[in-house]
Amino acid sequence: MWSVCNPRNEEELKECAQLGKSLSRLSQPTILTILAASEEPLHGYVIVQRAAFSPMFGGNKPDPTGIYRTLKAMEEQGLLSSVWDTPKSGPAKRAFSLTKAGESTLRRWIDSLACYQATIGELREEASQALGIDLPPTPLCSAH
Amino acid sequence: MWSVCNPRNEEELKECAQLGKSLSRLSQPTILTILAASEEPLHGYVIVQRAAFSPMFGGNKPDPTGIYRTLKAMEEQGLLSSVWDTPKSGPAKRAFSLTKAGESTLRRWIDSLACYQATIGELREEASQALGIDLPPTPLCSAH
DNA sequence: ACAACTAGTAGACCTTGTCTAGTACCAATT
DNA sequence: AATTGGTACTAGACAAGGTCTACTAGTTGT
Repeated sequence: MWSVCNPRNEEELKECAQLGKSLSRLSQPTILTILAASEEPLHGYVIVQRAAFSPMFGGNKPDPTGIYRTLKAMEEQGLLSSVWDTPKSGPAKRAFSLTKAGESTLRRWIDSLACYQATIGELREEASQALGIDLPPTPLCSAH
Repeated sequence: MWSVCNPRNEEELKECAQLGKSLSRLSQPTILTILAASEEPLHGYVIVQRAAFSPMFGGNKPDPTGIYRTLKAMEEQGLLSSVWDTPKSGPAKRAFSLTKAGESTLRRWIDSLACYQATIGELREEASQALGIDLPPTPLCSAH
């Protein structure tokens, strides 16, 4: 589960859950960002580990199954390319790297994320207005 | 389809789609906001119509099936209550209104949305950094 | 020998949103 | 009188994305 709020206790988690859990569909840009930030190709396993420390996951390791599935889909879409790394010792592993298409997709994601931010901001404003609340200027978000 | 980007032409839509389409899981707060903003109970049909003009949908009417399903689920969770309105003439319709629980859930959503915003902002920053791009200060979002 | 870590796969499941389609009733047009 | 279009809601199937359990298989450290 995406723990955007980075809840510290069960109670908080439950609250978050009731709110609709959290964002989805952002593992793609997360993966693209991780790969873009890396000098060399990365194994799926490493991507999972680094993803845990991306803004999307508050230190919680995401489910590997989902990430591997996403990686596969992204490769099929041409955003990533991979090579099998079969060392003499150790298990076979796949090393992923960004393609040109992946890089330009990430570039577009940056604008898209700005849109998402704006949209969420507007929704937040409307919600506050509807409740007759002054928009809390300081987001009460412990994690950030 | 959530059209956060409010794309004006097929081309733009396609680009958006490649980016992962758009946010999900935000129909709950959208519905809560619409009901909170209304003086009187609203019919599902009207909620669908108003949702079209919420930030989440760029004027595009959302799929009614999904909204009705969400309304039902929210009622089961105690966030909404509804009464059947069976006028002498015209079809039976269900009128929804916020419960206390729904109101306080919306109140918590406001903080949660702030978290989402912050998270997306951080992801956007990291993506820009990874690509060695200066963060475009003006989000290129036509709709906003 | 055992546990823990690295690396990946398989299959079922749930939620959320989409698509097609249908019912039923009303008002206004043709 | 028949058709169109709007109101109001329902049903069923589907797909994408994320979750959960569980498994293989090699490596490293105790």
